[in-house]
Amino acid sequence: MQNLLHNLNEEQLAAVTLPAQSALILAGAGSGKTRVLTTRIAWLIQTGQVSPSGILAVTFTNKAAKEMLTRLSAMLPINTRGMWIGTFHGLCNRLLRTHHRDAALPQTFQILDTQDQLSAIKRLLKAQNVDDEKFPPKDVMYFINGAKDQGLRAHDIEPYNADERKKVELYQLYDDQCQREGVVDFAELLLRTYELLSRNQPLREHYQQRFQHILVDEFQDTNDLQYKWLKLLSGHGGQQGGVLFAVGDDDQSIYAFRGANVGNMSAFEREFNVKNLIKLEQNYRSHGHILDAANVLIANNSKRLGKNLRTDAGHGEQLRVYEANSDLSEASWIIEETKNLIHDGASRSEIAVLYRSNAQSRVIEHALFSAGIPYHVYGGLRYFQRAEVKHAIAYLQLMDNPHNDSAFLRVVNFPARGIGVRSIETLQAAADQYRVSLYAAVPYVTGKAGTSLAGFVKLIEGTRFETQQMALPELVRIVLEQSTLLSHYATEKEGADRIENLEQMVSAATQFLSEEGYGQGAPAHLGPQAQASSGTAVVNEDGFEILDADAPLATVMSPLSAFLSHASLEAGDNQATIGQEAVQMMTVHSAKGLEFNNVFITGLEEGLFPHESSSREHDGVEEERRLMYVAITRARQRLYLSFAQTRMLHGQTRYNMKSRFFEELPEDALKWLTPKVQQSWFGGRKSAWDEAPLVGSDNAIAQKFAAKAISTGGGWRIGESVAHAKFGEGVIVNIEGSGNNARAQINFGAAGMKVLDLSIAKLDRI
DNA sequence: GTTACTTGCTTTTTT
DNA sequence: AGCAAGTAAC
Repeated sequence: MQNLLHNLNEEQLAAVTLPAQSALILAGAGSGKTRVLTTRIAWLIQTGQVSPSGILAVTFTNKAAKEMLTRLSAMLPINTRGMWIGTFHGLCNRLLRTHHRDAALPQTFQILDTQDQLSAIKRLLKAQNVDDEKFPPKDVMYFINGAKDQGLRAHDIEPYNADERKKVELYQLYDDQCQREGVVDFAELLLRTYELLSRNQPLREHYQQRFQHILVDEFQDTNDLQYKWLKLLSGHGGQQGGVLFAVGDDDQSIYAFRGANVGNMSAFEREFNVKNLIKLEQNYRSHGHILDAANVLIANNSKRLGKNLRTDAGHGEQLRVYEANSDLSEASWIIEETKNLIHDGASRSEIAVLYRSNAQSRVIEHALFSAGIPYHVYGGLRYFQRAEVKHAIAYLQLMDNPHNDSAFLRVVNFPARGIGVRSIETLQAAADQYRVSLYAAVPYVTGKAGTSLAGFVKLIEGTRFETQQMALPELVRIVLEQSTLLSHYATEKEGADRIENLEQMVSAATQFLSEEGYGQGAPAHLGPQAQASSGTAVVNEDGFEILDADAPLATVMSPLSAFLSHASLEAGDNQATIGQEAVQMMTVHSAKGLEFNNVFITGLEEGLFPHESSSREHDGVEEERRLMYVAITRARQRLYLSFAQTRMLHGQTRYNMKSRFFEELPEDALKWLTPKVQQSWFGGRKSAWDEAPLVGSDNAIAQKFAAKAISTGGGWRIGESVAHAKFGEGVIVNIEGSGNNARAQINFGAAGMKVLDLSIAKLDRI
């Protein structure tokens, strides 16, 4: 016990040992948030206030859940495997498998990832003859997910115009389609569970009684539905239910774009009448200047619960600011500094290069590669998202549930077996007519198409029969062979990597079995009924028998179903990890939760960071500022900030002003490596081209541009404001050509972007 | 049915 | 620029 609470500071100790009442912990960056959360759980168990089964701990990512489990098993001598610690989606999956009948789902329901969902929607739009110009599949998907994230079904939405009415209609049809196919998307996992528990009183009461303590990580990232879900389970408004312990940081809320609602924090405080609000403001990560910068910057946001980080560490070094002429010279500067850091003994994995958007990584990657510095880029394609792996998964899905039309369509003609668009159309028509799945409609198709389709069905049936008694890894191997995926890729010239990935699936299956506590030899298809005795049957006072979703997943899911869930819910690691110690490259978003001794924040330019699209959204800039706050607080010792005057983006050269965030940082925390200039394109000092010589080593590009800009007829310059008789006022965005051929691209705001011939167009300077 | 070319898109990401 | 997806030609 003493051990457990040892080394906690006053605030942390207070949070860990709070009485059993709803509590909100405002945990700043680097303040020991995960530590508090896990110690709280350990303390509750160790003091006998609750048994491990009375705990429900929810996170957003698998990584966070794993981290919590690892730390917990280090603190307590208990088996954490049976504990309810997981992601919202993972926990819902567990509940729905157990209570699939009450939730009106087939036991083998499958989970659509985002890709699958989009293709399901495309299929629906086609079937409904919907103009996908007017209703782009992505928009329809956002609409549906947005509604689900708020806990709304199609019939809950009052459409305010014809377009929305159509979307609502499509939402309903989409849900029908999923139900027919026995599939659920990510948002559906949560919504379905929410509905299950709110409609089924005995079930709800059972879980409300069971979970005496509910702990939520990253509470600022919860969406409306997740908050409702938590309210329901904690029995908010009723006399029974658990205690909600929420940990979060409103300053690190960076997921509003996907439905997260920071407002849930104050709503929670109000609705749960929270008396225990504890702020963890002691930072154990960063040096003083870094923390000052973060504090001063975030103070510019208006909607805050209020929190200021402090540290006992000294000021440390100032933040180093570099202005580059171009994205290329920014990259070469990063290389130089990285080399210096490594030379001075820094470990490569303690150097992180952050950027706002993935498109920015390429130039830096290229530079690192040329310099021979090992690096690792986060955020690439994940293992289970690779095309060949998805194909194999689709075959496995058909083993378990042949009525999954998405899976069927993905592989019915892959590898090619002579089943083309025509055959599929015929099949689709039959399926519509008899209102069955594509698979079930195959017997209705006659002729040549019917023969090839029947051949495919035979392949699936045959493989299913053959693998009946096999263990999962073996089944995977047989499916890879029977599907002819392996032989197909063997004939492709670039197929070697793909084959390797496919073969890796067999070991992934083996590993999965041992991690999830399945017997290695258990038949992959074994139904849960065979093992039902190991589950906990509960009869409550009303005489309802409840199978608690308590026991290992093996009780409620066959190894195959479980493996497929795993593939959807945990897409696997980002690309093969480079063995060597490598420089870490990632977006600011994916850096959340990580920390490094040395951090570069690159591309600090208006339009990039803050991103231009943010100015259009409500509180968009505030979210960008929080993003910057997250970025700054990743650094322990040294922080570099950089921006470039010229940048190639999407095949166009862009000229950005330096980020407004520089003006919001405390001056004495900054050390300008290049002279600080009051740079401004619109008024104030003239453009940077006018200043020669330019700073830095690589100013050739800039000078070229400068020369070009001046040589163009009339001396028009990029960034200059102009007036046109017809289009009104605008800004020159780009100039191409020279002399009589010079043309300018001008942004006229409301009148749009125009390209005008400078020798013809009548423009006035403003 | 397959292949080669054109078009369009491009913020952030997890499940 | 670079990539995915859709379309036209083989």
